[in-house]
Formats: sequence, structure tokens, C-alpha cells
Amino acid sequence: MTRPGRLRRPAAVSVAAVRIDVLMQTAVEMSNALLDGLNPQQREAVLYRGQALLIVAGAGSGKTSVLTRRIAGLLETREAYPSQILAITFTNKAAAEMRERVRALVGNVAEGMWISTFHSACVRILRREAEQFGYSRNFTIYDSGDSRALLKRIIKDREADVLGFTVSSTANKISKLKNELADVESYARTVNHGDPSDSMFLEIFRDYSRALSSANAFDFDDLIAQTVYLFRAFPHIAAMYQKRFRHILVDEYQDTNHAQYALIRELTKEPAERDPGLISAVDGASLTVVGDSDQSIYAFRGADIRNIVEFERDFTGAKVILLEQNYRSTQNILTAANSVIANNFDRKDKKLWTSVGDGDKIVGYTGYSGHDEAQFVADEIQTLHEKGMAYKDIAVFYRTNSQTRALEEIFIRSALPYRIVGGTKFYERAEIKDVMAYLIAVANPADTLAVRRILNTPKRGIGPATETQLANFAEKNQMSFRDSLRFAGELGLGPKVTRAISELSNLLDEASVLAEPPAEGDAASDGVPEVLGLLISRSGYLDALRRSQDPQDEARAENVEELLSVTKEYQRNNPTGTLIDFLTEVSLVAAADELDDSSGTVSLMTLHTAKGLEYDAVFLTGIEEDLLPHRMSAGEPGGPAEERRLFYVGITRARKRLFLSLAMTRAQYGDVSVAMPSRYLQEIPGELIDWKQSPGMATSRGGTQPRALNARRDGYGGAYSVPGNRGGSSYGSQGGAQNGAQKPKTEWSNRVTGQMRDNGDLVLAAGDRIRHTDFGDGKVLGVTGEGAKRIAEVQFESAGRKRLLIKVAPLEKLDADGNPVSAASTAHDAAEGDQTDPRVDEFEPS
DNA sequence: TAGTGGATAGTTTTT
DNA sequence: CTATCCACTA
Repeated sequence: MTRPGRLRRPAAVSVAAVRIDVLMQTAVEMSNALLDGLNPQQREAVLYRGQALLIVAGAGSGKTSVLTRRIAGLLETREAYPSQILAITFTNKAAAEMRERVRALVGNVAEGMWISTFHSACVRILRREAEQFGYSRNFTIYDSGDSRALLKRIIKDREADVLGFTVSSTANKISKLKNELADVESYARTVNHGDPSDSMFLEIFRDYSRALSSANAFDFDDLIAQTVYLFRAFPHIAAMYQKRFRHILVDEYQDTNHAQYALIRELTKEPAERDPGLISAVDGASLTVVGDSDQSIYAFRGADIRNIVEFERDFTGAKVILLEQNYRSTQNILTAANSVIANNFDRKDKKLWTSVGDGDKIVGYTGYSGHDEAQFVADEIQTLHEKGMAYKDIAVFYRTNSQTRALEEIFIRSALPYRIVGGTKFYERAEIKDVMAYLIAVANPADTLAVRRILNTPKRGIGPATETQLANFAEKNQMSFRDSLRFAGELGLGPKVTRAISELSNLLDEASVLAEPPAEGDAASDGVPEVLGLLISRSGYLDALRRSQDPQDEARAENVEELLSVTKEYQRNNPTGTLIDFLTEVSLVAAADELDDSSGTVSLMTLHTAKGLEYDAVFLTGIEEDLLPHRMSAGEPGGPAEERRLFYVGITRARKRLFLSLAMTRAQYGDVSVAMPSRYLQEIPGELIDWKQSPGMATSRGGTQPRALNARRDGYGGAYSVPGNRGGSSYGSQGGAQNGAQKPKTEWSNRVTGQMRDNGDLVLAAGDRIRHTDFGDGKVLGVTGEGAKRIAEVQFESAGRKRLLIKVAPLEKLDADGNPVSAASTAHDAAEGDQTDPRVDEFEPS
């Protein structure tokens, strides 16, 4: 498909003429394919043409649809070439989805568009222009872990810890400054030099910036800020991009920070007149932003809600379109969401509505403990699944990552397939970071942090003393730390150490030869996997893991091999991708990017990660004071309001079913504390919630009438205290099990990730009687599955029917008299000792 | 230099 | 509770 010549630049005059002409055809051409099924507001959002457009898109109002059709429309009417479009999304996954949907609408024309996250777009620009400002294009990207490692060294070197500097506080402060586009010089001007703590921070900030630039590296925040600096310092470079991108679209605009805002401003500026061929000035690019201030949940990270609130004032003549009709959820869910968010003052009133009807009621549940709550979630999921809902359409959300423990444990026992999205990410594991450091040392030898990391990993007898000597040598001779390795012989070290250093240095050299991109015309190399393979085998890293006695190292070795297959997969998909390209991609993956829709598992994630996703059934867990309005948010201005938005985001992820759960007591840091229902629960109209067990019921176990939660705040205040045992710390230290008769549960083995209980040899058949630690006695109805995945379906006398993964469930087989068959035959007793003492069932009314 | 054991400190959300 | 740090010993 060739493009019409008439659209070609340079004369802007003629472009303007064409635009009108195109616009007239637009409505006609687009009405068929692209406007189908849109409501009037959506249609307007697709069709509007002007310099600035704000689409205020409530949750589930079809904004992705609008955005993709808007882009497709620009392409279809030939108002823009693909290369003139820049679309910014929040995650790579969203970017991929958007590209896919545009492709579905207009075909392969979509190829040349830039659809990416802020960070990827900036990396792309920075790599292209790096040489202009003292970096080289193979710079590496420091993730927050790398930044912290660097700061740790600096704080230690400066002995700043005695002044109360911690890594995390310093990292946060630097990040904040960078998000405000402050650099060392500008910050220095505002500093009170009389204050020792102030000037110390300045020194740290300066050291940190120097270290980054001498390592030829950027941290996350730099990627944005440095791009802005680049544009400001080099107007001709800015002009290039300003002329190139004619249409800029930004999704999730409410979560942009100041630096990102400034970047958008730079990109939409009228290009400075530089091009002699141009008769008159080119307009600034047209800007479309989509967002919802009610879903702003990243203020803690510098997101500035004013960017969207003041958009109209900011871009004069901006058009605002409001999308309120929701295509995702039932009315009950929306009413709950509306009533919660209405409690945030200073917001523009906006009410989501739908035409699909009320739907099911929201289900509420109050557990006695976090594990009870988790059991409720697992049971409900099982029921949903039996009624035909696929696991992949179900999600469980929580506020903090630590809440996954109880959920995971119960899910494993219940044989529920689940997946944790985010959390400790694959690429954050120590062994992966080690191996990545090898790759970085090859791709960017200036990155001293990476070189230091691998220097003695695996152990080669190079200790801190040797490392310091190398560093001194490097400094004295004005060379990089990497290069100092080449001169190991001149340091007068022992022969063993000298040889170890030289071998490492040679290995890196060899690898970098291998990493060279293939010469012009050569068949594509399979460079990245080859380089990685060489590094992990010759360095001895993989062997060291395999030889290790530590059982966890086996899993680590597997992870390293997994990374090797990741590189192979990467190279298959990107035959011309270089090592640096691979490293970039890895640095910029977000939690939600790991989601795989076809996985067939329940998804567990934090509320933050959940933004932008949707599921048929959603479980919001831990709706408690100090957890949902999180304790840490109380002090911050705007904190509680942001927490409410977080709750709102969670509610609006649900299509059909919404479950709200909480616990009366929650185990945290080893001891148990009392939890109160979240204030936000009362903001939902009582008639929308069907309490299976309300906070009122949960205290008075005997089964009184459900007490409406929403009735009165003080209604449950006093009822919440846990009987007995408020005495404090003696609790955990006594080893717990004998306290089992008391209500709050004692403790559970939290060994989910480590070795599990293992009933591997336990044979069960239909008709057998068993005793379960939590559910009491029951009868086996049937056994399905093979080997380690054998699942028993058990009818318990009082706890109902459950599915249990035999291998790991805390159960014993009983003989005809109701006694455990034999302690020895069930492996877990012998293996685990005190953790598995049978306890009184915490869930049962006693 | 490596490995161990005891003490201690930190506990929100993440591109 | 857990992860990390530090000091001490082999």
C-alpha cells in the first residue's frame, strides 16, 4: 500500500489544506468500521481533531477502544503516517495490546508507530542521542536494587549512616528530586550549607550522580529526566522529534509525574525554526491524554494529579470529553464504587453507570484470621470454578505483598492453580542479577557496579582487600575498574588470585568478541544465548550452584537455565537484537507484563498491579484499618484519599462478581494483632453486600443474626477485642500449639516456599477416613490426579466438602477406631516436628 | 579468604 | 518473623 504523495512534507501550508480535505472525508470513511458500536461520547473522542484533547475515562468506559480507534482513524484517513504517532502506555503489556488492536483494525500499516511506555520511549531516544552528551549508546539501566546497592556503598564510604541516613530514605529523596527535574547543581543552590545533614545529602547526591555517569548508566528516573535535559540543551534534536511526532497520545495521564509532564510539553512544542526548506513554522503535535483522577494511585512515587486536573488551564483551547458509561461491571459493583469514591472531596463528580443490570450482590466475609479469610477465598473460587468460571478469569487482590503468605498456603493445600503477579520478580533474584551482571560487564565495561558484583561470584578467592587494591590501581592510573583487571600481574598479589583475575578478564574479553553484532550481510547471529552460555559455564557459576550442598541452589541453577532459555526465546523473536537490546528489555519489564492470559491460573496481585486489568470475579482481601487505609498513609497529606482510590480501583476491576473479605486478627511479623474493619466498608450501601459472615457475626460465634456492618461505627468497635491473651509477647515465644484451645490461632509454618510437608507416600482411596488439622475428621469421596498432584475430595463432618492436594495437606489417615493409622507412615510428622502438631481447629465453633 | 553464628534492624504501594 | 550485617574462627 503506497502512501499518497500529496501528504509528503515539506510545505506546511499545503498540509493545512490537506487536513481540512481529509477531515471532511473522515466522518464518512470512519463511520463504518471504526465507529461501530460506540456511544456518542466515545464517537466524539475518536473523531475530534484539535491541538489538545482530554478524555476523562471512568473505569471500564472503553477507553482502550477509543484510543485504538482514534489511532486507527488517523492512519486510515491518511492524516498521519504510522511513524508520526507516539502512544504512551503504562506497561509494556498495555502497549502490546494496543498495537495488536490497532493492527486488527488497519492491518500491518501499524508497524512504524511508537507505542511504548515512557521509559522505553526515552531509552530509545537516549540511545540514539547518547553521544551528544557524554554517554555512549551502550549505557546500562540501573533498577532500584542497583541504585540502592550503589547508595549503600556511598553512604558507607561517607559514614553518613551516623547522621541517620538510610539507603531507602536517600533513594526516595533522590528519586523525588529527579522527578521534579532537579539535578545536583540546581539542588545545591537551595541547600542550607550550615546544616550538616543537608550538605551531607548533597555530597551523597553528587557522588551518586558521578558514579552513575562514570558507569555509563542511568537509573529509572534519569531515563525521563535526562531526555528532558537533552531536549532543552539541544533544540535541534528536540526539533527533530517535535516534527516527527504529529500525534501524541498518553494513557493513564493521572499517573504522570512532573518530569513526564515536562517531556510531553517538550514534545508538543512548536519546533524551533531550523529547517531552511520549511516555509513556515510547523504546529506543535496534537496531544490526546486519557485518564481518570479517581484512579490516581501513584502519588507516593511522584505522580502529580494536577497534571490532569489542570489540563484545561494548561493547554488552552483543550477539549474535554467525559466517558461515564461503563461496559465492564454490573450496576451493583458500580454503585458500590461510586459511593466509595464520592467520599473524596475536591473531585469532579462523575458517576459510572451501565445498562447491563444489577447483577449479583457483593459477597462479604469476615474471617477469624488471615488463614480463615484465605480459606473462604479458596472455597469461593472452587465454587465459581465448579459453576464454570475459568481460573484465569478470577483474581485476588491485596494491599501488601506480605498478605500472599496465607493465601498461598491455603491455595497450595486446596490444589488451586494460582499465580502471583509481581512480588519478587524473576529478574530480581540474586542468581539472575549475578548472571545479568556478567552480561552487563560485557556490554558496558564502564559499569563498575556490575564488574564488582561478579568479581568474586562464584567464589574465586578474590576478597575485599584485593578489590580495594584493584580500585586504587584503577584510580591511580586513570582507568576503569574493568581495565584494572588486565593488570593483575602488576599488583604483587598471590599467584592464585592473580590467575583468577586474569581468567575472569580474559573471559569477559572473549565474550565481548562473541557479542559483536554480525558483520553486514552475515546471517543473523544467535549472539545473546551464546554469550550467556559461555559466561555461565566458563565462569564456573552454574557448576558452583549445581555442586552446592544448599538445596535452594538447585532451584537457583534452574533459574539460571531458565534465563538461558529466555535469551534464546528473545533471539528467536528479535533476530537482530543485540546484547544491549536484551538488557534494556529486561530492565523495563513491569509486574503486569508477566501476566499470561492463557495461563489457566488464578491471579494474585497487589491493588497497584491490578490497575488497568479486569476479571470476571475479583476478591479484595484484607479490607481492614491499617491495611487498606494503610498505616503508613495516615500521616501523609492526601494519604487516606489515595487509599480510597486504591479501593475504588480494586472494586472497578470486577466484571460480574465482587468479594470483599477481611479478618479479625492478622498475623504480622510473628505475632498476632487485632484488626478492625476498614472505614471504607461503611461507605458501601449495606443492601449491596450479602455478608456470609459479617464483622458482627464473627465475634459472637454462636450464630446470631447478621449484624449490618454499615449500621453504626461504634456498633462493632468494642466487639472486636479478642478473648484472652492480650497480654502480649509471651504468646509467640511459647511455641503456641498448646494454646490451641484459644480463639486466635497461634502460628503456621510459613514454609510455603521452602520445603513443604510431604505426604508423598500416603495412599488414600474413596471411603477412607482422615483427620485434617484445620477441618477435623472427614471421609474421602474420591481421589483424582497422578503422583504428586493427587487430589482427594473429602467430605468433612463439619467443614463441608473440600479438595485437598494430598501431598501437602496437613492430614492423617484414620483407622476404624478413629485413631491415626501410624505416625511413621505419614512422612510429615517425622520431617517437620513441632509445626505440625494437631491443633484445635481455629475455624470451628468450639 | 571463607564460612559460620549471633545480633540487629526493618517492615507500602513500583515504572 | 526474616533478611542482612558484622565479627570471629578455621
